[in-house]
Amino acid sequence: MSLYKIEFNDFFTSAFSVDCVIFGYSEGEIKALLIQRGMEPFKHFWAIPGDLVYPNEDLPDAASRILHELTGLSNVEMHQSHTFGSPGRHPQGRVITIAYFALIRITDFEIKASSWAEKAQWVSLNEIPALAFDHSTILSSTYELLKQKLTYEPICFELLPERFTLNELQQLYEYAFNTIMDKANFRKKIKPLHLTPLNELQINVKHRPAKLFKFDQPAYLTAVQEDNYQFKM
Amino acid sequence: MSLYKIEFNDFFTSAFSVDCVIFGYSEGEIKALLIQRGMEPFKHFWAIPGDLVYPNEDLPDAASRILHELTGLSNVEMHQSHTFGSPGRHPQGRVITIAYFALIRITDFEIKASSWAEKAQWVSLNEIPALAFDHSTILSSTYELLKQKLTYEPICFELLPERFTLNELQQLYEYAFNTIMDKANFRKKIKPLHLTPLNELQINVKHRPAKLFKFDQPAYLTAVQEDNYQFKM
DNA sequence: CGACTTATTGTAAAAATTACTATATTTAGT
DNA sequence: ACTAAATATAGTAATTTTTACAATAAGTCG
Repeated sequence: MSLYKIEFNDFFTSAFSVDCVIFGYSEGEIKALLIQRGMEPFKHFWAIPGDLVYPNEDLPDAASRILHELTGLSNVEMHQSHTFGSPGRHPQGRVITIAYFALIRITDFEIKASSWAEKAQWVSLNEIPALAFDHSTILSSTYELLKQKLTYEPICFELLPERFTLNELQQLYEYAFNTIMDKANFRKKIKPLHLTPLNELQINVKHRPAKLFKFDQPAYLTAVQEDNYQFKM
Repeated sequence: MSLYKIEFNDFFTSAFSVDCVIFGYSEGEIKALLIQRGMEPFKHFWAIPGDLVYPNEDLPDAASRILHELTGLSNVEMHQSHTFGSPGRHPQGRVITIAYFALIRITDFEIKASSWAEKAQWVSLNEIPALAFDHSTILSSTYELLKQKLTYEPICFELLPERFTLNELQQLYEYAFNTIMDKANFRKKIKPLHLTPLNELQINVKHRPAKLFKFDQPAYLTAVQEDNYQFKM
């Protein structure tokens, strides 16, 4: 601290931003939506989409606005992750950032870089380059949170296509937890999710096609209430 | 937003604070450490100990400093909870607050109000009065987080005295989850925690005294590693 | 058609959970 | 010192869940 007494107004010299960690899943891998910065600092670096929050703007509103401005995405429901506030994390001043995260179906949305984002694209978690600011830390700690949530909330369906095979579901878990699971036992474990079987089969596979299922969230939620059931993978 | 284009420096007009939600346990109840404010705004209101963060101060440092200034507590390891940032939450400007929380053994610390705190005292969660700012929301959402953590992390021992009976442990869970549990089965459930039995008994009870136990965290951690065990209450 | 591949179902052993029961140990009162 | 009351602690058997593995069904491809 300075040697002089700090006045009340001296505190009002900081800014804050939101960073939107958007996860998707395709080709058997979890991916994050990144942008390439077209602006200093860290110009041309890849980064998590994020920006400064207006002084009179609420945080969830800011997250939606900024995600839309940079990537074209809208109607994405985000949840708060963690807040990062090291004094040195932003080279141009004291900027605290609140990380938000969301899971979306990659194919349901069209990504379009705009505003000061030069590019916007999905990057596999195995291929993340060096990121701007402390975004590597933000991304990895938010991914840990995602994995935690996968164990006790049925949020995997936000990543999978609306209609999926049981094997696809299993592969998502195997990827996230880095394990292999027994097919038959996996199916018993997800019984309480009441997945609805459809009268449709996989196509374009060169073996017996699997049946497609969907997740009926409303039915699941009422079942949870009645049976006092707690999902646990 | 304003009709005029906002300049970069216009963003640097906000402040942020930390609020320290400290939980303790005594007389069979979980309690929170609150202060009475001796300063406007919300003068004389009860509040979670918290204050503005210096413009060049790291968040965990600020949390420790502020907790110490207001309540006399030091060496309390805090973890981040949630961030609250509605534009109207502070009457004197835009102030984002990052909530931190910790569990401590009430009897291990001496509470002493100082700085602008008129009083500092433990308040049972059943008897929380109206709080300053949005502190009621902060407290209840952080208590939810605590309950969540109690189910999958052995943090109950941070609340109990170092030496405790198995019944005391069970009563803490029964309080938090608002259930009653079977004594014999509870003991089986906590077997993997490897609680160390001591050669000491309860005193001043008017019935057969129970044996005292302690939690050997280092031994637990290595056992977790070796057995790949995941605690789950 | 027949070999091959994968989906799906089934089964039995093992482990964990649950609901009780039984026994032991101490305090307090007579 | 004995007894009743209260609580601690340990045990047991039925039930449920998990696990490992086997068997069958249903498509594709040549």
